Amino acid sequence: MIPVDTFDLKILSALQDDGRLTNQELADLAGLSASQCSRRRMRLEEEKVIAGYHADLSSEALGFGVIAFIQVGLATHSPDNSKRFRTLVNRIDEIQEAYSLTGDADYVLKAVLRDLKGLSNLVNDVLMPHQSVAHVRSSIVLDRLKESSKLPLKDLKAG
Amino acid sequence: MIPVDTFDLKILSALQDDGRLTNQELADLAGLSASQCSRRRMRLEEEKVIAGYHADLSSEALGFGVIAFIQVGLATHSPDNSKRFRTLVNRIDEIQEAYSLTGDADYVLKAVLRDLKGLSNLVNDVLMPHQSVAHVRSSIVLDRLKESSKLPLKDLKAG
DNA sequence: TGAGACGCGCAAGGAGCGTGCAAACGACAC
DNA sequence: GTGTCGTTTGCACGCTCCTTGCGCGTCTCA
Repeated sequence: MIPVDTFDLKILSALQDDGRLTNQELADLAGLSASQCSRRRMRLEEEKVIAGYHADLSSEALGFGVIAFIQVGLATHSPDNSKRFRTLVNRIDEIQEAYSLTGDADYVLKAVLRDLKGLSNLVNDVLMPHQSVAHVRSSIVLDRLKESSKLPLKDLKAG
Repeated sequence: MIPVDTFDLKILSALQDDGRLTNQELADLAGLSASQCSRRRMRLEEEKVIAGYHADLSSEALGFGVIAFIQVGLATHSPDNSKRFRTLVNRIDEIQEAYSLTGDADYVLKAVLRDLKGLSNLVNDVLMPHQSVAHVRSSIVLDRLKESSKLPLKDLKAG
């Protein structure tokens, strides 16, 4: 865990909201000079506290109409089989997130697709037939209440 | 759905990977001049195809050790009760994503927490006692295979 | 008390940004 | 074929923004 003070937290929080903030804008928000913000930002990038910057694209504007959560059970739990499944998941760009979980299913995937045909294709033609997979259950997202990847920095005390 | 050509797709794809790319770098990647990339980027921002830019922070480096998926069933399905629940969800920064789904549960939440105590607090002291909530089941993430919010732009034909 | 380390703001040189402008291109009508 | 209009492009220029060097103030510890 990397030491981070109140200034860093302000900078991180601001960049989480707007990743293209100017050093001067950052300076105004954090109560520092622009040069100092530049230096701190560079340090946070080098330490990989800031992992990267990404544009957030509108799925609606680009015609991705379906989001689905897919629960997957593996055929066997051998290391080889897990590895096969992970390779498969990595290859599929429609899968944005993939986790192994405690509880019923072995894995949960979150996928973004143009339409239900795309989901059907993913589930029935790609996942189901794969040798590593035993069963699949998908749930379609009806409504998005919230969708971000912001960390709750306010939970942090400056260290 | 907004018209987007091959140049736009290259720009969007590049900015999805690195949101702080320079117009000149964008120009090299897309095969255009820097000024033209600037103009196109501004257009895409105005049209809200680009919804924003965000720094991606390392949860490990910042000491967030627990990710959990929480399935929630509402007490009743009245509009009032849904609204109460949505307000609750919006207030809680630890909840990054929240969706209503087809299938068993009414809602799925994804939460990021410092430790299991934080999860226990969220589930037992915040969600469970809330009047809108009937039952809660949480699954802890054991492993992250993939975690991004990149759209599969290669699925798109330039229009 | 003094020396070293650290973090700060300022200033300057260089890089990047966006607007104006004229040329190139494509579509369409005649 | 040819003329016209609208769109898109690259280039140039003025302006903003970025980063690095420098000197100053503060804190720590011997």
